[in-house]
Amino acid sequence: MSKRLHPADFAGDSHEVAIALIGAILMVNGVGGRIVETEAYDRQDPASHSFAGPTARNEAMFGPPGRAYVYRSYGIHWCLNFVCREEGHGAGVLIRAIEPLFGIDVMRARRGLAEPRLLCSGPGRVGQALAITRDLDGARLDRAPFKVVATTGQAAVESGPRIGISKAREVHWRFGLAGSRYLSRPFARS
DNA sequence: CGAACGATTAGCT
DNA sequence: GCTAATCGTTCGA
Repeated sequence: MSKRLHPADFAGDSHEVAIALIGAILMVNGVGGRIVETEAYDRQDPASHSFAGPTARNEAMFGPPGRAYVYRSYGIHWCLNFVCREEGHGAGVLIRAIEPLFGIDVMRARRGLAEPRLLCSGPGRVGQALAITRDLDGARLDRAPFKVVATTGQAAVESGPRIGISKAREVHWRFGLAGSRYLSRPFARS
C-alpha cells in the first residue's frame, strides 16, 4: 500500500515532515528512490535561508506547502527542498540523500559514476542524479515530473546536528534512516 | 560597486 | 584531512 503525498501532507512543522519523509519514495520523471536523509529548516531558524525574510532566491519557501524550493549551492550544485507549513511561513525540508531504486542507469550516466552508493548520497548529488534545476523551483510535488509516495508505517529514524551550517548547530534537525548505507555521512553514536 | 561567503563535492596528501 | 572549483546572493561602503 502506498499513497501519493499532496499539499496537506506538508502542512506540519518542517522537523515533523522531515521525519515522516524518511522512507518515502521520491521520483523525478521516474528516476529516484527511497529518501534516507533529510534536514529541517524554519523561519525562526538562524541557519535557514528564510530567516531574514523573503528574497528573490527563497521566494518559493514562502509559497504554498507541497512545492519544491530549489537553490544553487556553492555556485555549483542544485539542492532540492520540500516547502512546509502554510503559505507565507518560510519552512522547508532539504532532501540530503536517496537510496537509488529507479532509473539507476540514468543516474549513473548523469553522475558519471558506476557506484550506486555514491549516486545520491548528498544534497548536491541528489540534484545531479535527478536532474534538478531552477526550472523546478516552485513546482508542485504532487504533479509531474515529481512523484512523492509515502510507504507503509514509520521508518526507524536517527537524528543529529545539521551539516555544513555555522549557526544553530545545537538544533538536531538532521534525520536519517537508521542503518542505511546511502547516508551522506553516518550519525554519531549517542 | 566590490567583496565575502556559503544547507557541497571531488580529488589529492 | 585539506582545499580548489565556481557563482549567485547578500551586505557594507
